[in-house]
Order: sequence, then structure tokens, then C-alpha cells
Amino acid sequence: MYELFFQNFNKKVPLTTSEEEQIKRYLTPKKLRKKQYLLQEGDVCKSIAFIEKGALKAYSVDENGNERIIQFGVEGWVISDLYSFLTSEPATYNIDAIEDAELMLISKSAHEALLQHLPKYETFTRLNITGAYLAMQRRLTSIISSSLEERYVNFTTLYPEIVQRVPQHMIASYMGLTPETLSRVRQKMIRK
Amino acid sequence: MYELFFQNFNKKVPLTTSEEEQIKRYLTPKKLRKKQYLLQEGDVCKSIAFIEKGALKAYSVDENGNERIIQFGVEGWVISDLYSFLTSEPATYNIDAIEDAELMLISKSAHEALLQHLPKYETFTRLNITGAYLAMQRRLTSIISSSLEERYVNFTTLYPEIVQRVPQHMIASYMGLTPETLSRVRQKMIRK
DNA sequence: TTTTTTCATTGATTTTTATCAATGTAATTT
DNA sequence: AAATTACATTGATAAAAATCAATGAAAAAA
Repeated sequence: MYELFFQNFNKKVPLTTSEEEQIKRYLTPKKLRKKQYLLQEGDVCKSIAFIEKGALKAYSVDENGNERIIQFGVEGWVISDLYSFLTSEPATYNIDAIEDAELMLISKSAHEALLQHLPKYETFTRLNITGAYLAMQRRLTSIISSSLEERYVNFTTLYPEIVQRVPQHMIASYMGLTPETLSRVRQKMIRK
Repeated sequence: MYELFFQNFNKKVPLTTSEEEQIKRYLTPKKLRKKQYLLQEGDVCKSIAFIEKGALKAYSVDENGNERIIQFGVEGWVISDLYSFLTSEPATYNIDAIEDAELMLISKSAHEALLQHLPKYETFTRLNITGAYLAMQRRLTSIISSSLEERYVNFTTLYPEIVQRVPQHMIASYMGLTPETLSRVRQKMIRK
């Protein structure tokens, strides 16, 4: 149940068994069915979710009811509305399950307690956020300086498992495109 | 000379005078003239720069010699190619001074030593990267889900000092637009 | 000061992408 | 099993943004 979380943690910051036990007491497992919300716009984000299994998406909904996907998450990733989590302001987007999912939740109080008492947890957090920052930097650079085709190839090589598991129109949304446009980009690529 | 850096640090993590002295030994001041490079594509990024004074930009250059601006930095901000800094791989972009600038550099060895020996520095680093992550998240969300006009208004309200100090075509580049398009967006706004 | 260079704007045109509409298929629900 | 819904594709058209070209003003360099 906790396997992936600690595998991940140990890869970044090696832990003793007793440290693992200590951290376990702060984790809350949670299962989500497909389409079930982890977080709804307007609610305060009460926890960070580490994904043990399944796939989730973070997204906002525009005036016309269209979803704009901000972030995907699969096994081994962390998902949350970090701004809402840190400030306790209402979330500006939704998070739900694309597939049935199993999560390890870290509540705000757990997060703060771990930061206070376990320096390795702060290091883990720092490395996680650094990784997330670098990933987002790549995504942003790709958006402002590459063609659609390059961006799509980029995405598929970086996240092949997501391409397999997630419907195309969600990837289009993630890229800031309409589904029609992405479909045409793909057609052009196939012809080559 | 170190005022802004420590003002910033203390706002995030309060320091004792002796801790300040300790940290000072790891900092290297540096001045840059306008147009001078802090980092050139292909070189390894050897330090993180805290900006005491002036303005800088991080950018890549495409096949046609056009600059794509990835990031601006002014007083109180940090600028670097974090990926290159952390991995010691060649930088994929350039950083130079838009205005004469004064920086506080933290070398890789200084960074690592401070992380090891001063927990408050790790906290400072964590908070910095978290702030940068949230700022980039805002920027990304704005790009994939807002109109050009909204994005420009967004930028001007968020970073009015940059609008004052930096030529428009650089802001266009930062937004992933041509200067002509930004000029037209502005015209439309003025007419209202 | 004079000369260059940088910069912002505007117009005409082309290219790119979104929108609207329709279709067939696959997946899900009843 | 039948009906409904979700999904990807394609075509026609509209809207948005890029490109090419020219101009004048401001800033920087000579």
C-alpha cells in the first residue's frame, strides 16, 4: 500500500525503518473511483496526494463548461492545488480521477509536523517541488517556442504512459488546443 | 550591498546576526553592465544569482536569431538556469543584463555547503522554489486558458515594474507573441 | 551634433488555429 | 441487446496571429 511512496522517498532521501514508521503515522490512504473528485473548485485543498495507483487530472471549467486541463498525475506523482493547500484559500480548480485510483494523503497538519520534526521530509519536499518546477519549466518553454507538432512529439516522448491511458481530447486541452486541432496535427505526422 | 538579500531571507526565515555572517562568507557579489552575460548557452551554470539591483533576462535564441524570453528578473528575484546548475549539464539558454545590475552569487559548492550545515538555508531554498513554482503555474494557466488581452492585463497588474523598465518587444517574446501582435492587443485595449 | 540603431506602430497578406457541423465507431449505461 | 454517450475524425468557414514591409520617433553611439 505504501510501497511506491517510500520507494520514491528513499530514492530521494534514504530513510531508516523507524523513520518510515514515523512517517506512516502521518499518511492517510484513500481510494477514488473513476470520475470521483479529490478536490472541487471553491473548496480548500486540505491535502497533498501521492498517487500509488491510477490516473488523475487537475482542471478548471470555463464559461462554456469546457475543461482546461492543468496537470495530469499517474503512479509516483504528486497532485494537489498547492496554492490553495499553502494559503488555505479556495481552490481555483478541480481534481478528479480519470481511472480508479489509490492515494496517500498528507494533510496540512501532517505536512507541517513532518517539516518541523523530520529534516529529511523537508529535503524530500524541496526535491519534489524542484522536480515539479523543472518539469513545468520544460512545458512552458515548449509552449512558447515550439510548433504544435514539436510540442506533441515532446509530450508523447516525455509521457508515453499518459498518451496510452488518457483520451486525446484531454491531451489537447492540456496543450491548450481544441481536439480538432490536435487530431489534425496527428494526421499530418502520420502522413510523413 | 547585501541588504536586499538578507531582507528577503529574514522575511522568509528569520536569522541571527551570526547566521547572517556565516552566510555572507558564501556569497560572491558581482556587477554586470547592460548587455553583459551572466550565463551563455552551452556553458554550465555555476551559480544562482540573487538580484540586488537592475534587471536581467533569461532567453534562448532560435534558428533565425530571434530571442525567446523565458524569464525576467529584477530586484529581489533569483535568476539562473536551475536545471544546468543542478545537473552540471550545459545551459540551454542565456542570461544577460537588461540594465546594469548588482548580484549576489551562490556557487554550487556554497549552495551545497549551506544546505548541509544550515537547516534554515534549506527552508529558504524550499520557500523560494515553491514561490517560483506557483508563479510559473500562474503563467502557464494564463497561457493555456486566457485571451491575449487577459494575459497582457494579467502581466501588467502582476509585474507593473517590468512593464515600466523593459521594452515591449521583450514582453511580447515572454508572452510567446510577435511584437506586432502585442502592439495590436494594446491598441484594442486603449480604444475601450 | 549627426548618424545609427532600437523600438513601436500600422497596413496588407498569409498562415495557423478555432469554431461549427456532421459522421462513424467504440464504450458505457440501461 | 438496445440505446445513449463519449470520442476521434473530416470538411467548410471564421477568427486569430504571424509574416512581410514600411514609417516615424526615440535612444544610443559616433
